[in-house]
Amino acid sequence: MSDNASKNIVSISGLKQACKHCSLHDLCLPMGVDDSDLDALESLLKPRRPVQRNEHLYRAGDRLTSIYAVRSGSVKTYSLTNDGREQITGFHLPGELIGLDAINDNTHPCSARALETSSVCEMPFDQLEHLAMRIPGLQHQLFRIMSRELKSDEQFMTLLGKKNADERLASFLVGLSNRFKERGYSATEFNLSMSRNDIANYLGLAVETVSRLFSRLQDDGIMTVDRKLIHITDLSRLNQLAGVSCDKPMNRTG
Amino acid sequence: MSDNASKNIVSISGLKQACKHCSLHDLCLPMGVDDSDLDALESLLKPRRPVQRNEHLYRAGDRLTSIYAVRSGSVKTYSLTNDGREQITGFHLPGELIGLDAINDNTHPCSARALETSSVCEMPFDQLEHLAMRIPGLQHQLFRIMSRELKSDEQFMTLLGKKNADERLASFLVGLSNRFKERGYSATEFNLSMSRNDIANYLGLAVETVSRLFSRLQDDGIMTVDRKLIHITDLSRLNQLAGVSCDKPMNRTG
DNA sequence: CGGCTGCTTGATTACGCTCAAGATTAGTGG
DNA sequence: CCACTAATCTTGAGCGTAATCAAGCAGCCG
Repeated sequence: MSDNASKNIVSISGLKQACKHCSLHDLCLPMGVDDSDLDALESLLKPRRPVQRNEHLYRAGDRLTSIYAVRSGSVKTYSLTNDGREQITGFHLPGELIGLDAINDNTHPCSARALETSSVCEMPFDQLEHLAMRIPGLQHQLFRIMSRELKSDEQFMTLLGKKNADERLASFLVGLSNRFKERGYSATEFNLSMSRNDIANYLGLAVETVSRLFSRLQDDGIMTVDRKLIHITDLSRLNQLAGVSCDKPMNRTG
Repeated sequence: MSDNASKNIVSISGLKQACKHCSLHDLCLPMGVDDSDLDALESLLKPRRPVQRNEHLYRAGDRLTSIYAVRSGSVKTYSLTNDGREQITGFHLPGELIGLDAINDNTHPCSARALETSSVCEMPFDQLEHLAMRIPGLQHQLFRIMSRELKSDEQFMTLLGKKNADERLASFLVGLSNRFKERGYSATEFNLSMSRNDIANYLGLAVETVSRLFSRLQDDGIMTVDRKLIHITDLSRLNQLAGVSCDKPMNRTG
């Protein structure tokens, strides 16, 4: 098989990304980058890679080589406490970048593993940084994405520091709802790709508490819960319970 | 008074910064930037400005114009919960940058106010970003600083999500101790510039709890506390209590 | 079908919050 | 400089929320 032929296979199999035509364009790194510059960005992408459920993208302690954009599916990032327990630091949906916390000392402080079969775009960070020197829109977008993450981390601190269990779960669900909506999915009906355990871990609660809260939300007629499938029937009341969303800047209605 | 004369006054009064000779060089933005490029960085700095205790650098909702580096003193950043209570998102010591969370939508999500008489270096962000296009070391250092903040936010999530009251306060004090040490101050004797209330707020605890914990740390012979003055007499035991520091990557001894 | 993991529900406990009062410090003005 | 007030901090008592412990249930896969 010639080199050309093998290149074609990569192309035919659809593994070569085209940011230009990606539906996540406006949520992801290319946002704000001129179309004329997108070719350069695409050229540094490694062939897209399917990731199996529970497979790691990287582990805490690994050297930073690439950062990743989730393209489909979902990914959780987590670190370990000194006594060996897991602390989940985020759930990541399509269009979101992961690994940026590793730039500081070139080492991943967290592990990242897929919650379900997923697909990610891998970008070698040194090349990306190099390219950002040439493309103003790309540098700015990187700053923006990191800044947004800082902001949502701050909101999450408020969740953990000030909210009670009910408000935490409500905030979490409202946040997911908003993020699904942004991605063109239903804001009121969606599947949770993470376990109750993961949710509890993330929100700083016990599994039992989360389970009880789901039951109560259902009893109160705010949503129906069928295993992983959530159907929010009274989003405004959920919003009210949440106080304010944890993941997204909310319309100042509260 | 001629223009020249007024310029001299600025110079004479020492308000014009020289990153090159600043003792915070290695902790702050200039780190990793070539000496030859420092002039350009210095040239965009606004004249250094003293900030009085309780004075705001900016308020939540303000448009982003500049980011700030703390030069002396200390600054707290905070946002308001939807029911009007304050949530402190960070305490900032000399060499630390604040305002980076505003890049995303050009608006400060948090307010920043001085905890004591302080001094800050103000950098117009658009000019800084522009300069970062020309100076690779500057772009990289900005990425690094934001990345480091992401990482410490993640560690803080673990503090709020997994640690009990004792561990939170111990982690907080160990974190401060490490940061003072980095800045050339004593790691075991320092003044808290923030109130008990601020500490409690930041750590997601009640003031009364923090007060009781300080008393207990003293009773246990780990430190002496005289109002704001802390003297750590058994740092290793404090480290042990903390589990792991919240602000700094720790030596893997715990 | 059996074993396993994940989820739910109940009973009890405990950690930290709230309420309350007093003590110490800081700030202000005569 | 001291008196007065306000703010901050400390300590105690009681309570409430969510954790822990325990058991049973449901879904999943070999």
